[in-house]
Amino acid sequence: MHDQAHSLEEAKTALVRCWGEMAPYWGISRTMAEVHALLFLCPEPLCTDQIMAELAISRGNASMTVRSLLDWGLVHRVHRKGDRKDYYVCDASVWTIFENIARQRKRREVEPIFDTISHCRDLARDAEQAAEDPEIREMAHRYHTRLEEMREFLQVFSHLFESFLQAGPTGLREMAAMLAAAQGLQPPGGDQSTTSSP
Amino acid sequence: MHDQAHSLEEAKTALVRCWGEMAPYWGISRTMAEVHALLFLCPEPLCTDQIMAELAISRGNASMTVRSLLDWGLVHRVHRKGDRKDYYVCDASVWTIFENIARQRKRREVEPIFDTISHCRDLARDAEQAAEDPEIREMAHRYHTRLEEMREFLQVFSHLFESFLQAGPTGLREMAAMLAAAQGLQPPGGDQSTTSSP
DNA sequence: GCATGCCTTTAGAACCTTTTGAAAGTTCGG
DNA sequence: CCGAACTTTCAAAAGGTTCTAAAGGCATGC
Repeated sequence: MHDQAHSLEEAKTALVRCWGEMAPYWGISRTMAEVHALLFLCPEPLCTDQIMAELAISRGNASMTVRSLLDWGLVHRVHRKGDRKDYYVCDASVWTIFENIARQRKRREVEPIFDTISHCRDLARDAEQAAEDPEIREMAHRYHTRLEEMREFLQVFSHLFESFLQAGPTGLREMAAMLAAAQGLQPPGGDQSTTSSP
Repeated sequence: MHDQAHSLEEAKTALVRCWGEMAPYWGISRTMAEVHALLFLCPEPLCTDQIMAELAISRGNASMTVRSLLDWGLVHRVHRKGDRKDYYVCDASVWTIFENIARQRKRREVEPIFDTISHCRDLARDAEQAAEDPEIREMAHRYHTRLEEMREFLQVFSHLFESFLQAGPTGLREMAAMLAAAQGLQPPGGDQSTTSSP
């Protein structure tokens, strides 16, 4: 009779585990991802004790993890009348989740690297202009070129990224369709689809 | 007299360090990133001993790391006549580097998660259709909806991603320009740029 | 005020990843 | 074949991160 309930439980467990395994790649801790997955599936807010029980983790860990998720803006606190416990919910919209993660990763990962590369490029450019020794000048030029290419690439990428986020979920779908269509028509040459490699 | 040489050295060190610090976020080890940065800047192939010396790492570490980079396709082996050492170069094209990393991350991170989510969604859908108990049915429906949304999002994202990679570096630049232009015109409402928050 | 329930902090334990140094393996010239 | 020059592998150690359990803090209700 409760086969379906069992299936759901299985689905939940699978998602939690999957999310957790992918977490390191996303720069967040496994437990954070697991709590997030749990809250993503549970329709109603969960309290600390429920999270502890479901994931078999300690109170301290649950507390720290939930705090991180709050900091990321991926989870919100909910109060219930006549109950002193704090309850937590996850934003149900996939887009909102994505936007949050994407913006923060951009800020934490892309921007610092961009600044450093710009700085390095400036050093190379200055060295190139000031150099008297032709050998040093040549090397400085090479550094300058490579770093400038990389900087420009990141810049373009960044702009593209920003366009996405501003487009919203519907815009994203439209974009995907548009680009797919454009790509079907674009290549004026011969080899567009039959690019068979040996 | 060698101030410029010093500046270059500084630029190299800064980039190596920056690359290395960002590495964990990118799912590769710090040393791998450092070796890659080093090879990216050095115009000519480097051998194991040079890498060891520049980064102050052990031979074993250098060997393993270079192998990983070869596996990722980010670095190539080069032989020199009359020299039995192996030398290594990094691809100079920023685009090629990006394409390599992007494809592999997609394969390793996005695709497994996509499959798992699809599987979870199927479980939820089946449970929804088979459920007799209305309460279970409702819960199954919720699971189904959320998982389907997530799956669809990943699908769109994946296609978009594929479009990018196929567009190549020039295409990417064009795309960025196009989207920026489209966004400048798009909003039919009033509040597009002056979105001031309290 | 005091007791209770809940959240947060913290020091140490457990765990996992990375690095090392040395030994084994491979390839080449003589 | 032998010895030299390199590369690869592997077990042990170092290092870093995450988790737990226990103590501390803060608000609430009696």
